[in-house]
Amino acid sequence: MFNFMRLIHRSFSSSPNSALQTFLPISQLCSNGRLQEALLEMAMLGPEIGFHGYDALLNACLDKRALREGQRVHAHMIKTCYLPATYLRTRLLIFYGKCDCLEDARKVLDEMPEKNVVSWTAMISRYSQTGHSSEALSVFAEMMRSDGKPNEFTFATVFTSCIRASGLALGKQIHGLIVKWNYDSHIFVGSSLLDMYAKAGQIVEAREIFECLPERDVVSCTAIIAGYAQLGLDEEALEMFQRLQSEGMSPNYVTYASLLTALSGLALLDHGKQAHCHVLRRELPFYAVLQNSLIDMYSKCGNLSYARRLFDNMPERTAISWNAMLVGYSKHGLGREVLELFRLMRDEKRVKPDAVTLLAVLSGCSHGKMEDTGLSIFDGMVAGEYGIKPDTEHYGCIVDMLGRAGRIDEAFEFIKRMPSKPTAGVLGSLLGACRVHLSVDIGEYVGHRLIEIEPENAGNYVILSNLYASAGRWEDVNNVRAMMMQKAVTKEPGRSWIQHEQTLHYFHANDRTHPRREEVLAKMKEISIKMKQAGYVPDLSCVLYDVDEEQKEKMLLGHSEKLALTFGLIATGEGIPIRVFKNLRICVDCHNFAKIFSKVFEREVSLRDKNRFHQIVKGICSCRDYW
DNA sequence: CTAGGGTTAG
Repeated sequence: MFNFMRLIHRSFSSSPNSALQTFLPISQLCSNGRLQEALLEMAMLGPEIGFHGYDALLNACLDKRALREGQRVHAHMIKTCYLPATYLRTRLLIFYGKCDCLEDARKVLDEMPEKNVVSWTAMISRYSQTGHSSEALSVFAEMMRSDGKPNEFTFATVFTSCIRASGLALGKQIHGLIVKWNYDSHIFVGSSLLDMYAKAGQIVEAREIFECLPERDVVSCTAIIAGYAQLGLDEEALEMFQRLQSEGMSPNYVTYASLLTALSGLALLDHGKQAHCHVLRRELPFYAVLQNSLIDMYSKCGNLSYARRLFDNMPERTAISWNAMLVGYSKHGLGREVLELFRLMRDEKRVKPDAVTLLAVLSGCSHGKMEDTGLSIFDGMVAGEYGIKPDTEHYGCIVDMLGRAGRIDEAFEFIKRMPSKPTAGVLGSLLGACRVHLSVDIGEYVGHRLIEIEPENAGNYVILSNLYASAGRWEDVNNVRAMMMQKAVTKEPGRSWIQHEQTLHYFHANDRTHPRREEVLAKMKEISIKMKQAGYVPDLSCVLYDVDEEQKEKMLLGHSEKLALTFGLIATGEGIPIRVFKNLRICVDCHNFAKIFSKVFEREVSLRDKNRFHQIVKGICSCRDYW
C-alpha cells in the first residue's frame, strides 16, 4: 500500500502537463527551488493558477531577486486577466522594490484599487532605503490624505527620510502624531526618532527620547552612540558604549563602526586596537563599513602602515575606503602618496571618485605644499575631467591651500571668482591665513564681513583680534573683544591631552585642574632652562595680550600642549615616544618647542592638532614646518 | 507581506 502511494506521487510530479496536478506542483517546485520548472508549468496554465500559485511564484522570484522571472509572472497575470487581491499586489510591489525597480513598484501601488498599511509602508520604506527620501515623503503624504492609517512600521521608516529630505520641521510634526497615537515608546520607532534628532544636532532631545524608551537594544544604543560620535562628542559616545556593555548587550558591527569614529576623534589607539581584536575574536562580519572605520581609526591615531595594510587586504573597496586612506595621507602631509593613491583609484575603475575624494586630494595638495598641482586638479574638475564639479567645499579647499602658502591675494581673487556667495567657512579659512601671514588689510576686511554673517561665532572675533594684536593695534584688539563680549557665545577652550595607563590626562592653558599640576609646573621650570640652552627662543609674537615680555614668556610656557608634553616626560620611561593631542590648531611657538624638546630629551614626539599630524624625530618635523 | 542604528570631508 505504502509503495503504491509513492508510485502515484512520482507519476504526478513527472508529468507536468496534466492540468489536474497543476496546483500542487507549482508551489512544490517553488519551495524546492525549481523556479524554472515552475515557470514552465505556469506558461501552460490560465488564471486557475490562483492565489497560492502566484504567491509561491512571486516568493521564489523574490528569494532569488530574479527580476525577469518575476516580470513573467506579472505578465501572466495580466494576460490571463487574473485580478490579484491587495495581498498579491503588495507582494508584487515588494518584489519590484527589492529588485530596485522602484518605478514598477510605484506603478503597482498606483494601480491598486485598495491599498493597506503594508502596501503603503513597503513603498515608503523601499524609497527610503534606496535614498529616495522626497519620494518616500510624498508617498507618506498621499497615504495620510487618502485616510491610510500608518502603523509602527511606517513610523519606523519615515523619520529617516524626514531628516534627509526636509529638515526637522516635518519630523517634529510627525513626532506629535505618534505621541498622540502612542507609538513613541515603540523601540523601532523610538530609535528612528532619536536618530533624527541626533542628526539634526539636537542631541539633548535625542538622549531624552533614548532615556524614555521602555526597553533598549543594540540598535537604539548604537543610534545614540553614532549620534554623539557624528557630532564629535566622543567621550559621551564612549560612555554610552560602556553602558551598552554593562547592560549586557553585545555590540554588533555597526556599533563598532560608530565606536571607532569616537576613538579616532580622541586618538585612543590602544582602545582602537582592542576594538579591532574584539571584532576579530567574536568573528563579527567584517563588512567594508567596519574596515573603513578601522582604516580611519588607525590613520587618525598616527598608524598609517596598519591603515594601509587593512586597505590593501580589502577584497572589495568602496569609495569611502579610498577616501579614508587618502585623508590619512593628507593629514600626515604626504602629498605625493595622496596623488599616487588617487591615480591608482582612477586606474582601477571599480569605484568612482566622489566629491569627498576630490576634497581629500585637494587638501592633500594643500598640506603637502603642492599648490600648483592642486590648482591644476581644480581646473581639471572645472573642465569635467573627474566627473565631479567643484562645489563650495572644493572652492574653500583651494582658498585654504593658497592661504596656507601665503598667497593671500590670489586666495582673495579666487573667492571673488566663486560662482556662489562665499560661505562663512570659506571666508573663515582666508581669515585664518591672514592671521598666520600677517595680512592685516585683507584680514581686516574679511574679518568684519565674517562678523556680519555670523556674529555668534566667537572664533571670528578671536582671530581678528589676534591679527590686530600681532600688528600691535591694541585699541582695535579691545574693540573687537568688546564686540565679542556683547554678541558671541563663548568659544571652545583649547585643551591638550595625553593617554597614560588607560587614562586620558587633559590640560588647559595655565591648568589648575590636573591633580599633578604642581609636579608638572616644577618640571616645566626645570626643562625650560635646558630648552633655552639648546636654542629654544620663545616666540613672543604668539602671545596675544598686551603685557610685558616676562609675562608673555610665562604665558607661552602655560600653553596646554607644553603642559601635556611635560607630563609625558614625567610619566613615561626614557626613550618612550610621547603622543599629544590638541583640539585646536597648534601655535608656532609650541611647534618649535616640541621640535627642540624631541632633540633634548631624545623622545619621538607626535602631535595631532585639529587639522593634521606632526611627527617629530630628533628635532625635525614631518610637516617640514609647513602647516 | 511592511520597520530602526553605519564608515570618509574641514
